[in-house]
Amino acid sequence: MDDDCTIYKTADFIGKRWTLVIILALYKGNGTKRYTELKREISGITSKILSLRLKELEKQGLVKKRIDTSTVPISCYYSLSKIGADFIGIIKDMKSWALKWNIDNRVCSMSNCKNCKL
Amino acid sequence: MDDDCTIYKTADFIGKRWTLVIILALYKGNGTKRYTELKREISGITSKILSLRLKELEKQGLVKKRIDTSTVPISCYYSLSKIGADFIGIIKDMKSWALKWNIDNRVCSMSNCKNCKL
DNA sequence: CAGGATCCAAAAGGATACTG
DNA sequence: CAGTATCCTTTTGGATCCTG
Repeated sequence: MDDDCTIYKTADFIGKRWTLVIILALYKGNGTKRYTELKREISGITSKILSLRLKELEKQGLVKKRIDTSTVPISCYYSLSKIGADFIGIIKDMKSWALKWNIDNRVCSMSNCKNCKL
Repeated sequence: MDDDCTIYKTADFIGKRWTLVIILALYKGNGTKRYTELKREISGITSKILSLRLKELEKQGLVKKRIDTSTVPISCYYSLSKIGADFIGIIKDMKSWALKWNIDNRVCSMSNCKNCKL
C-alpha cells in the first residue's frame, strides 16, 4: 500500500476516531468555537484527543485557529476553513450513500440525526 | 460519540487500513477476482487482514462472494456489489476534494495514480 | 482557559506456520 | 486454494494529573 496516495491518506485521516465528530461540531456552529466549548459539546472526548485531532486538522488545513492574546488567560477560537467546509459535501454524500443502501442498520435518518444534522 | 450514527460508522469502516485498497482493487478489475489474485495484487497485505476485510465488506454488502465448489480445491470469487460500485463515486469525490485543495502534498494526480487510477 | 505529560489498557496489525 | 490459528509488536486511545 502506497501511503502517498491521495485517497488513502484522506480516508485514513477522516476515519480516525473523533475527527468527523469534531468537523461536524464546527460545522453545526457554522461559526467559531472555543476549545472548551468543543470539549463540552463532544461528549466523551478527552483533552488529549481533542487537541491532538485539532492539531491534525489544522495541519491538513481543514480547521483554522485564531488566538486572542489580549485576554487573560488567552482564548482560542476554532472554525472550519474553506477546505473544511468544502468537505462537508463529501460527508453528506457518505450519509446519502449509507442511507440509500441501508448500510448496517443505523438509527439516524436523513432528516434528523441527533448528532450530525446533515 | 454515538456509534449508531450513520456517517461515523461509514467513516470508521472506510478509514480502516486496506479497506479502500481492496475496494479499488476490485473496482479496477471491474469484474471478479479470486482471493489469491487480490493477495498478489495488493502488495504488502497479509492473508489474515485480507480475509478479515473481505468478510467485513461482505457483511456491509459492498462485496459479493461467489464460491465454486465444483473445483478441487474450491474457488472463491469476489466482486463489488451494486452498493460497493456506488461507493466509488464518493471515493472519486474525496480524491477531487483532496486534489482541489492540495491536501498534504500528495504524489498522485487526478489523471494518473499508480494505485487508484480514478 | 487551553492544553501538555505521563502512564496504562485495549485494539489493531504483522509474521509465521498450518490445514481442509 | 483459501483461508485459520497463534503469537507478538505497534499503535491508539483513555485516565489522571499538572501548568503557563
